[in-house]
Amino acid sequence: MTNKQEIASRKLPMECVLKIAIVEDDPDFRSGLERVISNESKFTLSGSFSSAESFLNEMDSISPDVVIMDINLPRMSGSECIAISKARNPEIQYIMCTVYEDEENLFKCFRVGATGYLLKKTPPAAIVEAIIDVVNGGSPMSASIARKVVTALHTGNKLVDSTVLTPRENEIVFLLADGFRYKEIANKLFISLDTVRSHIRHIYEKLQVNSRLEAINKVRRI
Amino acid sequence: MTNKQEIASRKLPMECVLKIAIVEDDPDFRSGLERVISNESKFTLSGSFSSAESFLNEMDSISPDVVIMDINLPRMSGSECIAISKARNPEIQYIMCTVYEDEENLFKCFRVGATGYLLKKTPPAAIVEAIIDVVNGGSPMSASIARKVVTALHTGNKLVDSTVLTPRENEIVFLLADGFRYKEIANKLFISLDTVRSHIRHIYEKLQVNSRLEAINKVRRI
DNA sequence: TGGTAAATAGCATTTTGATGTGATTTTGTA
DNA sequence: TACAAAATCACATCAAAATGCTATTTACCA
Repeated sequence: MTNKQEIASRKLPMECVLKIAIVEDDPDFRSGLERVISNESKFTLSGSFSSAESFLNEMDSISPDVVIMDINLPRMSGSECIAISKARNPEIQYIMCTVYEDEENLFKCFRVGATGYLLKKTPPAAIVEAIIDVVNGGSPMSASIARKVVTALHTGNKLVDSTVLTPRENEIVFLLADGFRYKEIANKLFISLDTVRSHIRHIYEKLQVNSRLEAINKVRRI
Repeated sequence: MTNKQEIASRKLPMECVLKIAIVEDDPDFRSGLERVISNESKFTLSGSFSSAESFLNEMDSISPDVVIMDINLPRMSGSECIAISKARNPEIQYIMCTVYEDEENLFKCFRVGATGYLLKKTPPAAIVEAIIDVVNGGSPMSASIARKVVTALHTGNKLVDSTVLTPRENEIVFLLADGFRYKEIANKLFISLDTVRSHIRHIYEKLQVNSRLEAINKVRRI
């Protein structure tokens, strides 16, 4: 929760005009964001991009303090973009602004280093608050997002949707996630290598993936 | 972040007067909380306790909607209390209200099923907001708490020692963790397949592993 | 009782990954 | 300037994973 009083009491230093960048491919939404940022005297809009690549090209020269980032961008996704840019400059703070509420996107973004996560329905005033929150050491999240994060901490690192995979398949996914080879899994479960393959084939079909890592990422919450 | 507009738009049903309970051993702070709750027309103070045990004795009869819970209670801690009461009635929502900001307490509370986590310096108005946030599907947290949670999600995936791998190697590890094939990584980074292999070879040497999953598991905490 | 899902297994093929042994270019810095 | 580290690329090889097709035995259930 962004505790407004708390924020108000921690004033930003006078000299600090925050440099904000936007990465958003929808022209309407982007121009809306631009207006919100430009209207705030404590913000400077230092860049507005319609793709991850164009942001990555410019990020070193504009060096923004905070970036408002969409997830669904052409070619390279927002989370991939953060993964790359965070490695290059970990000082920059990223606030996701997206329609996606699913756990996969959510945790992927936080894993790669996003600090905030807002849904696109967030009103302008709250976006401004979120930016201030981030530079003051907070992590602004839409209410439902915060709940998902907390719920994940509660339910832990367990498999999602245990109805999708059979008990045996779940077992094998755990072993896959631990990095065991097919051969090792076969030995552990006292079944043949081909049976392991067969199970994994079914798992991939059900999860609509075609590699071990994709399967794990579908199934691992945090 | 508690998105105020969002909350305002999701009105509570008319018939819903929330039953609130307080578990707090400091008499001054408890009476302060009692006043805050009682002053709100949409809340009913259905119980105020100075120990976990007394709350556990009464919880079934008063069946509160939301409980404001201290951590540092005599004998039984707030987190232990939640662990017990959650098993008995998972419907009840718990908001921690404490001076503790350390990760151990923080994650323990969320693990046992607390939904919100406020610091004691939180002003009354924000406490009222937090209660409404919780029943509307949010997870109110003080700004610094939210940041700690998000940072844990992030550093859970961070390199054990960021000096070990070069920026480029870091980039590639992230992409490996996302499940991209070498070919895809090469395309994304505009380098050749053999260069990707070369980087991964170095990464494996540095991390002392010999598969993608081992490398990822070395690098991911949560 | 007939059908369906799960668990088991085999065989063949193609793709991807891991590893060895080189080399060149760039960049930062002692 | 010369050295070291980082980033780039090539070729080769073997191991492992992914995929396609097929088949048998349980076990449950409508």
